Amino acid sequence: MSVNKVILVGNVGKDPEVRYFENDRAVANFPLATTERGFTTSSGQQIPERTEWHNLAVWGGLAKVVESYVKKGTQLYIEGKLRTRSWDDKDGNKRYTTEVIVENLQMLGRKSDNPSSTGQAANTGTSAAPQNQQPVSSPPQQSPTQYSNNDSNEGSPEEDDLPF
Amino acid sequence: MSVNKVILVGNVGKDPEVRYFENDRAVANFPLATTERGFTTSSGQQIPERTEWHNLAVWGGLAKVVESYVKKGTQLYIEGKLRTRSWDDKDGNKRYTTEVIVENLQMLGRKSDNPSSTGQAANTGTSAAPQNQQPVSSPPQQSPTQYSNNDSNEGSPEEDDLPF
Amino acid sequence: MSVNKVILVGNVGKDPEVRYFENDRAVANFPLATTERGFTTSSGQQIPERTEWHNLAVWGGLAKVVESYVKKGTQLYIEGKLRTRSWDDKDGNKRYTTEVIVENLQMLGRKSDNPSSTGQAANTGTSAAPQNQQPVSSPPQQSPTQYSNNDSNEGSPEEDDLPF
Amino acid sequence: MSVNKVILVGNVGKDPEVRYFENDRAVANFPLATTERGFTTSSGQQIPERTEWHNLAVWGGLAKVVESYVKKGTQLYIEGKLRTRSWDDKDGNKRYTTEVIVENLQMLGRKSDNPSSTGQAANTGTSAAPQNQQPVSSPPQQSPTQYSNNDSNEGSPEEDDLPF
DNA sequence: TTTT
DNA sequence: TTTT
Repeated sequence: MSVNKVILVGNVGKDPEVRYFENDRAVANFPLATTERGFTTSSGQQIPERTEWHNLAVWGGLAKVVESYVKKGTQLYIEGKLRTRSWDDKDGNKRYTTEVIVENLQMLGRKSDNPSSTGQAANTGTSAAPQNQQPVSSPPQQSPTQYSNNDSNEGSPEEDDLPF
Repeated sequence: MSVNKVILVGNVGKDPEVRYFENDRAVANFPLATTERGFTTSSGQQIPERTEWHNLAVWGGLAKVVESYVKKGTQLYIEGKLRTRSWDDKDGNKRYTTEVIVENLQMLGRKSDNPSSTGQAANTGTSAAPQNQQPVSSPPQQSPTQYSNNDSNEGSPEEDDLPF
Repeated sequence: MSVNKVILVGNVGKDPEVRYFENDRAVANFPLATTERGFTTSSGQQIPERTEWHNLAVWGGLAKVVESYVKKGTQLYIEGKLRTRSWDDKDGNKRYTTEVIVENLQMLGRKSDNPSSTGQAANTGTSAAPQNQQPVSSPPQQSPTQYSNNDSNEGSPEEDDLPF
Repeated sequence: MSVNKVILVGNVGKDPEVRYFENDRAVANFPLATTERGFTTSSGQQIPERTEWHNLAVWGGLAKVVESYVKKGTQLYIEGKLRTRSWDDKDGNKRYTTEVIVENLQMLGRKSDNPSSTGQAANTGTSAAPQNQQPVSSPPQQSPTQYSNNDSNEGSPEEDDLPF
């Protein structure tokens, strides 16, 4: 009945904060920046570049990957869903925060950018690609840059356990 | 350098509010609900269904389409980007609101669901479909269910003109 | 290191064919049509509407959902990945077929469009929606319109068991 | 009425071939590899890593960007749509080829990976990010790594002019 | 082969 | 505030 999907490619704004809860459950929180290029409208107006900051929350096993490999400046591809939480501020006002609950995460860039990597060169394959057809290839190995949360119980429910 | 993309399928929570500005520029604002099904975790915990509400903002020509065809209850597919705006509340606190700036919108459901439609019958093409291959077809016309904002100056810049 | 994602909203071209294998493993295959509207280029050229046909393959539990609820004409949202298979034709030429392996599927449209539905009424929640903010809602039950394959062993491996 | 969307992150398999047509219209064609990690099923079966090759076609201004900046090994994010073309082979059989018509393309990786770049460091921002809120930032510079085709007459129509 |  |  519904789809709630976010796809971001951007740079991590600061080192993730990772917190652990009962049952070894973890969350990593960090900001991710996406930047839209500036441009000139048809009417000649100059629109400057604009950076958007997204609050990411990464649960479970993925949080540990984040703890080990993601830091300020890292370029990431993430897939997730939107979640808005509410809380009461010191003045008794209802406040809202929108986060992206990350469900899939990829570290981008060449091997040499990922300290975690073995430094091996980027895969390009060597299979012949006859006349614009799709060869079915079989390649080498890969370093730890792809991760996914499919527990389906990530992110939401236990959030109520959290000291937000 | 960046990707900031949101894809939602959900139901409109109330009739859109459309506002017009100088130069016939328009915005439509309305809430869209997405609902995640409840489930039972592997440890037997019951997780209830959860509805997420998204604030949508639709600019330009798309806003007029929204004005004409979208209303409370309409099922929509939308594609857009995240935008967080800040403002100062009555207590002088900085407040943040996250919206989805809609760039592409599709009305879902059968014709009979869209009051706008003429209820006209359908179908075309008679090409054979041999062994799981993809024939290339060639068809007729279409009614108003697909719309896209590619002005590239939608949504952001003139936001500063707005009485938010 | 990689993302391979397809998102389609379209109509089912014919009733799915479902095949069962050992261990009660199932696949459903069917074509899905997406249609791009025709338009007129800036130079005045008329570009007609164009329909694209996609070969979908749905594995596992999702295949059974397809068997029960999806038929010719059904409007679907699907998420999946691209897969190109090769085979040798009668003339000894290598042939390629590209399919979309479905990982998530949603039936679109109102209840009345889904014969599977119980036609039951709806709605919940009474939370106020102050000034464009996102309330957090709390809900009931759901009918069979959302399904997902997260076995992670869907689609690919056992394909080798198949009589393609 | 329809959505036909592909999102890929992968590595370019060989240097793009760029062809020019009348009116300075260009296409770039090249293969992109995406790789799924291998895994072990719950029943203990070892599923090896698998690489999928996608045929990309990039039209118009984007093709020139590709010509200048994309080469074998480049890591790309692309967004596009599926297109299946048919042709008759030497034995008189109808053959089908599925391509991804690219509509948006991003070069990934650090500046230093993009020969086009000025070698400047990756942006991370320095704005404070109070209590998990979304600061509205104001950013630095950007190099030529984001490009989009929104002519809406890209890719399809003039394809008929082509010597495929 | 769908749907508009 | 939607929808199932």
